[in-house]
Amino acid sequence: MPELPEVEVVKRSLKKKISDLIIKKVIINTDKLRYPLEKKVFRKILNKRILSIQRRSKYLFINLTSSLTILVHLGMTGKFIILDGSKKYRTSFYYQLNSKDEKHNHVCFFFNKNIKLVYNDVRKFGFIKILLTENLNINRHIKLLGPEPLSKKFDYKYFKNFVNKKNRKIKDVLMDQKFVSGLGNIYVNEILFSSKLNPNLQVKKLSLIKIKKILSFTKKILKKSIKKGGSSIKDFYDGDGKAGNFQQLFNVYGREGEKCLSNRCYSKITKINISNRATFFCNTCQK
DNA sequence: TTCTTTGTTCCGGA
DNA sequence: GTCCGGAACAAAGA
Repeated sequence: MPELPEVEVVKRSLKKKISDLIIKKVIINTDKLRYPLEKKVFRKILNKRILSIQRRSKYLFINLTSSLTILVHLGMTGKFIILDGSKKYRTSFYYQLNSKDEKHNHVCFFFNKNIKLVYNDVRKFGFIKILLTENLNINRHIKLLGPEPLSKKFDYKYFKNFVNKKNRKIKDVLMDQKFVSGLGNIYVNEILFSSKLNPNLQVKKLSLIKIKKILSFTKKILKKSIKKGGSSIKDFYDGDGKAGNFQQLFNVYGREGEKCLSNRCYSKITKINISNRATFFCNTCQK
């Protein structure tokens, strides 16, 4: 699932491949993703040039001339495929790609220089909206987002102040986009494992040391993941679907019943539900 | 047919 | 009014 690091990797590869291009044609193959796709609205972006591409949380902003922005959220399974002449690029390491997936190609942007950008999304939980750039910060998806986890704003003082007196579990709070934006279920599970903290811990009881651990592992894990995504992206050309040997290395996510990967720990990973999300942790290491 | 997946939103009880 | 937990919702594959 695309969380902050995956979206950052997608942003970087879009930046590299479609900056400065002009949108010449858009083909829409479905009525709606998460929200309706109106052909009338997409006509507004024709002949506009791509000025810049930004990421905020798990959202992408593709900023165009005439003060327009394409706002994209990849949902669970959204991905971009770039076709540059006969070459085909995926924008992230995260996905397998083969020919039967073509039925999920929902939107295709045609640029000058014979370059195409395809939005593919099996579950259709992602969305694409066309907005006025000046309205981005009042958009309902964007305006309530908490600080970026990699920013200086996400520090001890901010953390302590937010969790003060709250009766919530640490797992729930880290998933809360109003508290910190961009973390999803997978990374929160991994951050708590590295911090050796039980996902059920009440936030108001967290000591200074524990909060500092969470902060530092959050930043460390996100950075490492962005780096890995970025470094594996060069393997993805060629359209036969065999590209990408990247192995995901999760310590706990999806490993229920398997051995804990900590040194000399022989416990098995437990799966429980917190805030209606699958939660994986080691009962022995995470206290 | 039912269950699973996720981020977001909404609702009800305290 | 606020806080918090639980559930609904979207689509499709197993």
